[in-house]
Amino acid sequence: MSAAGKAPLQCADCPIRHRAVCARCEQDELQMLEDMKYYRSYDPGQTMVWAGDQMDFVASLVSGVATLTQTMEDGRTQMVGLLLPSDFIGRPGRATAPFTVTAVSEVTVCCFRKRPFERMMVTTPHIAQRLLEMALDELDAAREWMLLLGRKTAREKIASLIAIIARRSHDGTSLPSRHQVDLPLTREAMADYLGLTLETVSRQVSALKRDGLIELEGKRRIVIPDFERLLGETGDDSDGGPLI
Amino acid sequence: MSAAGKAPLQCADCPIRHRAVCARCEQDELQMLEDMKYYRSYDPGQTMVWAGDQMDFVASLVSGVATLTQTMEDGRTQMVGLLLPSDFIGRPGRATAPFTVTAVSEVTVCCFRKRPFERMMVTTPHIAQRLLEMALDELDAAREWMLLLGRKTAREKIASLIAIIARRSHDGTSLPSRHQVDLPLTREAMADYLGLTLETVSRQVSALKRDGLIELEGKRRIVIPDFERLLGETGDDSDGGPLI
DNA sequence: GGCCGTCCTTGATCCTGATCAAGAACACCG
DNA sequence: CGGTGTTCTTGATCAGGATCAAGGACGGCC
Repeated sequence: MSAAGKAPLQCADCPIRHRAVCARCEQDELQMLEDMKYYRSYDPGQTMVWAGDQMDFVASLVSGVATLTQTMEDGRTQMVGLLLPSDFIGRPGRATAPFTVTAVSEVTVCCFRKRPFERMMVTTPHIAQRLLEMALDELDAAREWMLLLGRKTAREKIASLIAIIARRSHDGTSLPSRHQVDLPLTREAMADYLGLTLETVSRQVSALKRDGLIELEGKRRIVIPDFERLLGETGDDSDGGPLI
Repeated sequence: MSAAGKAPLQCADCPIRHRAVCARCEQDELQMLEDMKYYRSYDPGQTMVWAGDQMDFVASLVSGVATLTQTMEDGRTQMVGLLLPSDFIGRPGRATAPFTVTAVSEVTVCCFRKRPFERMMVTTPHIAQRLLEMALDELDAAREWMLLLGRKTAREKIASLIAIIARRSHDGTSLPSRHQVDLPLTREAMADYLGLTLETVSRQVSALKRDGLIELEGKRRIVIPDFERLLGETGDDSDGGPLI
């Protein structure tokens, strides 16, 4: 993690620019963030935060993939969010975590101690505005996902998930016509995200492969020969679906 | 929630206190809100905002019930939010509405012109903070709903919906042991909320009635003889579920 | 009152995805 | 290399909820 050039618009030595806090920060504000920050790492499968835990920090995901999940007493679980690098974790103004956060791969987060962060929010209004923007983005994504969970077929769900991961892993840039995607999720995690069982996920992935909509390289790497055609299977209108 | 002491903490002539904007406003700020506000009314079934519409206002629901819905080309629709009095509508900083808003009953909203409201947000930081809090509440509720949509059975979904409406219509106050709830939704709207068909909703409501968990007075009024027992059917742990 | 439209209920049947079960592919490791 | 554990695939069967269909309840209105 090398320090970036001069007067960087990012926390000094983070490899990514934290979307949440740095976009418009001045040098002295960046220094405040430096003073309250520290790094943590997690192994694949490790739970970073349990639902209900006291949280004395907020954080930004630097590298790796993590999930937000919710579990019923009898073990039924539903993933309610997928965290990729630059995503924000935690709630200023809330004492406890509402959902469980689990590392899917090797994960590094950049944490900010919560009290100082909250104090800084009061004096630095654009941070609250940026957090509001992010919360509204997440809210829109969650609501799009509600349509998927409530109304889409298994095939549409799988196609939507692959399309979303493809789009998110390219983060805004247009997709090459023949695109490779590294699925960060096991079949079981996909099932928990989509409200399906892992057997159904496996069957539908096989079906999409049989129909030539995707190709598999190993279990976790997917090649999308024709992205438009995959989008046609999602049930979404042409402009594409959510960006969870 | 009556006005605390002097200098009323609410917009001058609104019958409710807007959760979003007034909590900590001083007299001069309330005057600014007065200057940018106007009222609109809608009839039952009337669509207030279409997904994709340009929106030049934000608003607070004063009376009535409205829904936030999303529709696929083939007509499958999913409700993604239920708006009750004091709920906020619209997004500062966003040009267009992401979802369709429809009045379920007679609805009155108090609108604030968006540009002045956004300008006010810059100079009045606690407004952005309050909006952030509300967005986080909605986000939590949406994610709880994802668990319902993805993992609960039809019976659990119905029980959860009734429990939520019961809790929300009493807005925080504890429930009397034998509680009446006015269902503001048709069977079809309930189905769209729960990711079911209206026939399944009807069957499950009948089943809950048959099992003595609810009683019906007419089609739309429900009596809950034992709220705890109803909660036992929701699949949630004892502390109760979301508050959408 | 009688008619009509909307909303709701109930029944019969079908189908998608869940469940139960077995084995294959693969990585890791001694 | 073979053994072991995890992840994935595929098959057989089941069941919950969707779909198709008919009719009932209720309110509004002439």
